Amino acid sequence: MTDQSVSQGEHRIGPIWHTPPVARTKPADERREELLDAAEASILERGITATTVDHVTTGAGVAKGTFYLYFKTKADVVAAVQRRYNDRFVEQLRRAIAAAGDDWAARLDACVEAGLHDHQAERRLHDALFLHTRPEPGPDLDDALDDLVGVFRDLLVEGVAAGAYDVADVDTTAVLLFNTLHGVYDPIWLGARTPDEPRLVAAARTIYRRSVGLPDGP
Amino acid sequence: MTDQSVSQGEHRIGPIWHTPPVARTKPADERREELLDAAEASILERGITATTVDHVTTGAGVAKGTFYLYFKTKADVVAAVQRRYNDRFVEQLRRAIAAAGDDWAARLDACVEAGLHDHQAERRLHDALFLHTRPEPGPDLDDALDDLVGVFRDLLVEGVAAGAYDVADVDTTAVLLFNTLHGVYDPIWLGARTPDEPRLVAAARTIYRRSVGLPDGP
Amino acid sequence: MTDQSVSQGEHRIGPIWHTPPVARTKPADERREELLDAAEASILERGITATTVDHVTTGAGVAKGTFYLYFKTKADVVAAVQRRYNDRFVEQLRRAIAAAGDDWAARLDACVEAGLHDHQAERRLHDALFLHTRPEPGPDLDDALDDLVGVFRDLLVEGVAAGAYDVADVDTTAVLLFNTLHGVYDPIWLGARTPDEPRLVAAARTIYRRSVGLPDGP
Amino acid sequence: MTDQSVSQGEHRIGPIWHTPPVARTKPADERREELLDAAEASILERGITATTVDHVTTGAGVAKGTFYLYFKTKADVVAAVQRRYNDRFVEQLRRAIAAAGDDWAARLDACVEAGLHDHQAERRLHDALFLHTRPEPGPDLDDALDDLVGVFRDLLVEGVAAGAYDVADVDTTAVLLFNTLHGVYDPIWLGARTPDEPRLVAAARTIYRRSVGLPDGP
DNA sequence: TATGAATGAGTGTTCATTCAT
DNA sequence: AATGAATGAACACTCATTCAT
Repeated sequence: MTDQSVSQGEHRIGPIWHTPPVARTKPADERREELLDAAEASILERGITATTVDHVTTGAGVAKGTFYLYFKTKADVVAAVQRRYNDRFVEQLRRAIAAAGDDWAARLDACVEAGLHDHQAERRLHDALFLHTRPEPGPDLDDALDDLVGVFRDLLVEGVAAGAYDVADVDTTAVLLFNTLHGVYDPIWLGARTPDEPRLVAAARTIYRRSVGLPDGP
Repeated sequence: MTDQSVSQGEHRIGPIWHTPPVARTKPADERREELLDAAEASILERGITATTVDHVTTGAGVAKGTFYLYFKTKADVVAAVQRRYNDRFVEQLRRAIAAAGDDWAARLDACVEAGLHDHQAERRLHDALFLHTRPEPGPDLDDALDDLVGVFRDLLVEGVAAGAYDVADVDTTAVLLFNTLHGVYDPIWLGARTPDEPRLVAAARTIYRRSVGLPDGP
Repeated sequence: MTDQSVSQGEHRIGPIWHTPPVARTKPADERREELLDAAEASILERGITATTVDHVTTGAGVAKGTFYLYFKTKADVVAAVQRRYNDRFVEQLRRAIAAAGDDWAARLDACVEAGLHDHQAERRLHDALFLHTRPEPGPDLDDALDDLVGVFRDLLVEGVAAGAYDVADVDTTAVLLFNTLHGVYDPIWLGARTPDEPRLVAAARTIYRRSVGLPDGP
Repeated sequence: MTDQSVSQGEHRIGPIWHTPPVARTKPADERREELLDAAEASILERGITATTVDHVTTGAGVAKGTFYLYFKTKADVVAAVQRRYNDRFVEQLRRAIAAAGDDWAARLDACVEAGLHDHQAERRLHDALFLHTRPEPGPDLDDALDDLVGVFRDLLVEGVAAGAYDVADVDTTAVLLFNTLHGVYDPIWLGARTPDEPRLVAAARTIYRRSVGLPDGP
């Protein structure tokens, strides 16, 4: 920050840059996104509680006050980061299901894989965001996050309607099966012994398939 | 407050009380337990982050400094409360399984019921402890909490050995199925639409049974 | 907001409006007055300290930067508002005295009434301006405000010259009697027990009359 | 605070004081009073708004946190300082009246003198406290300050009862005459031309005496 | 003339932890 | 063992002011 430590002894008058000190103003969307990125990076690095507004602004290369031009409070950015993560994930899940074609077993498998096959960074972000030092959930967040379960519920509803799945209580089962994957990497439960991804995928696939009345099959 | 104004003028030698001035000192275990209780109550009421050492000592009726005679840091008590909760839960789970007798389906059901049928207060404590504003997990905590999954893993191992369950990867499945229940009440995912307990139990029972290759039926 | 997205592809040269794009610029006096009005309104509503430059510019419907085209600092507007209030009051006092005709007792009474019979809003503004959270007075302000006492001093001087009033030290008495009325509504001194106006007028009239050697009588 | 600038070059290990670093704990009353003194001094020097909690604690030679052991907020100390000032003043006024004996004219004069004859510092404190940047009055403050007018009202009531004073509306007159003195030194009204004390006393005495129907005379 | 994004110093308040008694 | 006064680093948020456009 104060690393511009001008090497003493150099005789100078006036400003040191010959290039202008950077464009002062940016499209609002871009600025907001940069702040969001910085917040996400900091949360990933230190967790929500340990992240300070200063970390965010420094990371985004803006002054402190700028933060409050785009977010009302610290809790506000955190919620925005969560929402953004969630939206990305929902999209990913939707795409995975669509890519699986018409095979109902394959669609189910796709959910499992999409749920477990996160990049390392994504997964750590997920944990930081939803497992560690999480702020009280607000109504705003609730709606956004419900989508996630909703995607899975929709799949079950369609599968049942198509006669492919055998599920009595779709709503509740969706919640439970979603839960099976969510937080599975949470270090608090697994310590150092996190099962590796292939095993997790295999075991989860079995649970999912059997739970909707499909055979384990290939 | 500082009214120790001893009535002046009265001539006296030696202490004035014939009964000891109250047992200022208590068995260490008792004190520790009281602090733990106070911490638990406060966490239940306001969550981990919002709980201060002051809340704990006030709740336990001791001076602030006393806290540090029994715990090294705030994080230390929190971990202790978590451990205590976990131990209670493990015990409860073990008892439920034992009470189910030799019926492997009943044993599985017992796990589901024990996992979901918490008292309201217990459940809120669970959420406060493990879902909201949770501190970074330490190695110490890991071991303790692993027990919980361990109980379930043991059941699967035995069931498989007895030829009653059909599970390929016991370790991983234990983690996943445990996960299915844990956090299912988490308001962040469900908002106001938490399914009621009977439906949860029914749906979870189906998932559990099917996942180990048992039929739904009672 | 940043939707100035000019429809691309349309080929055009030169400006598109034939009517000027709204009078962006106003007579300086008008703008200044609008800012002053906005400042006054905000001060009336929240007091000086709580009033921000943002409140003023928003109230005046201009951008923040515009403020600094008309005033050097926040303290500057506040002083201007004070000066404006003062000028209005001086004028009012002068008119009241003039309207009282040649009767020296009536003239004195007129001062009392003018001093106490403010509209509710005016009085609240007065208090906000001169009683609550007032900034340090500057030399600039002093001169302007001195007028107010000056009006009253002039009356005394003339009254004494005419042999109607009996006052030894006119200058000092003017300050004191002015003071008698000023701030009399100040809630800090009166709490909820502010005397009602008729009683205040009656009592103040008596003080004023007796102080210059006139009888109470009408 | 960081004035322990150890003269560099002196070779030393360990602490620098041979006398213990000052008693860490003090009687609560004393500490509170010291904080109050520091707050008063800072208010006197810079005014209420410009006074920071840091100024207060530095002035009292304690850490920032200590402040909040004795006062709930900054507004709280300010109110306490005001109350303390007020109490001192009320006491002073009471004593002055009592010292005047049975002479009703002398008692009135005593009020005038007590009201005007402040030490320079006291007067500046009064202004800082009650004239500049004053916080919103609370019910707590109201009561305390009402005492001041109350003292004067009591005098009028007794004087009227004794047949010495001729005042129709005692309550209102008390407020007005109190007001005549309060704030008379306010620089906002007088600029550099503050009348000197002897003249103020003389003129005010005349106003007071005449207002209660007494002759000017010695 | 007018704009409004950007700045960054400033401040009240909290709270885990220490330590002299 | 027990106390509780004292500490001080940390942090979210505000707002007057600037300046490139």
